[in-house]
Amino acid sequence: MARKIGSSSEITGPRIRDAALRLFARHGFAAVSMRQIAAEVGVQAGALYLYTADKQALLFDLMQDHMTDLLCTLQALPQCSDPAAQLDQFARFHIGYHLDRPDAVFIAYMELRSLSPENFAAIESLRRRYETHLQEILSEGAAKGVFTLSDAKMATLALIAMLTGVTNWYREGGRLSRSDVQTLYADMALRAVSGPPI
Amino acid sequence: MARKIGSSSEITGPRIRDAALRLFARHGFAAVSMRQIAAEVGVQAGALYLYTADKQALLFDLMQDHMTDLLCTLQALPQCSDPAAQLDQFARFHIGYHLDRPDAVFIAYMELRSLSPENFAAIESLRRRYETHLQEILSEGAAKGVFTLSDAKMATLALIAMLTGVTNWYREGGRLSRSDVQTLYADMALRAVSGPPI
DNA sequence: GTCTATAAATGGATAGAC
DNA sequence: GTCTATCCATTTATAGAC
Repeated sequence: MARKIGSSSEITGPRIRDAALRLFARHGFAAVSMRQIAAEVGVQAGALYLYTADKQALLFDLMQDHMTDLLCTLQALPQCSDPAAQLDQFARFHIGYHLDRPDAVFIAYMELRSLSPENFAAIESLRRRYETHLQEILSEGAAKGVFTLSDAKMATLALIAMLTGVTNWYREGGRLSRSDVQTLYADMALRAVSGPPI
Repeated sequence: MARKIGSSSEITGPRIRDAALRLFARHGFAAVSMRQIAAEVGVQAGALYLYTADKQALLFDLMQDHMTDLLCTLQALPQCSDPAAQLDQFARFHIGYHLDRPDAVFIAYMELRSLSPENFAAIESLRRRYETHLQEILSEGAAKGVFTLSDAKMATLALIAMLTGVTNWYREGGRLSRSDVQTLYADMALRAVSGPPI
């Protein structure tokens, strides 16, 4: 591949995405201007349009890449057959992954309403695939008598909301280590779907 | 009180707040213009400034009134001494209250970042008082040996995140009744903090 | 109390020089 | 590939007529 003298195009693209991710997470998509993103990268606003069709495409690409990576990473986890171990693994994975990417996660949950209808449908589809993964763990566990569920779909959404909530308060270097938090949340999740029937 | 002929000022104020609440919840604070709010009410943009100092004050008032009402309603609940019954009551209250006011709740959680620093501090203070209420239920229950907690603060935030998550999916007239959902979530919450130590 | 009109600033996006 | 300059639409907020 030919060397491009005096060009930083191979690095400007990612830097734009990084800046947009951080600014969208901090202030919200609608509150961030293209000029702000450009200033953060150190280029002029016009230069952004060499890397993205428009502001909406920039948001969509960030969200789509996040969801795709989330699903790929999830599916690369080692398989196990014990439902309780599967739930424990999922809970630890979900928390670890989310704590590693607070900005991407925040945007994926907060900016769904900023997407165009077509883009929203695409992201929703990916999100549903992720939820289905947990729902299958819960349903299989219930079928085996390991879990106590009245409604697998509802329990899925309740657990994901609980696990995702960790991003609202966890700060590196705080009172609890990441591993502590993973253990405690995984334990609460397991308990929430265990025990005697209602 | 003197009758004001040809005036609808006593109803326009609330209508502005209602419209702002709905629009902010649907599209986000930054994405909604004063003109949109005015159009929804059926007045011109300039007329809004008879009822609010600016857009920021409109958001703050909505959030402050929501949090104040939430706290007042919570504190008006009948007292009981059994920790499990207290947690059950809190869970049912939280879900019922939140399902009754989806827009206000959504804004209170999503638009914290849209507040000025001073306004943010005020709302955060109210939110912390709400969380403390649940935390005290959990701590007292743990002290009495009814609950199993490694960390009361963390369990508080985990449970509130789980309970609040119901607003993301619950729709009136769906498969589950509101009472069903309250029962199932209250049960999951109770289980999550019960059982043998880790 | 509401309107029209407008000020003053900022938004997304594009054109063309370099 | 980036910059400067600019277009055009839209924003918040105010002034003054009615």
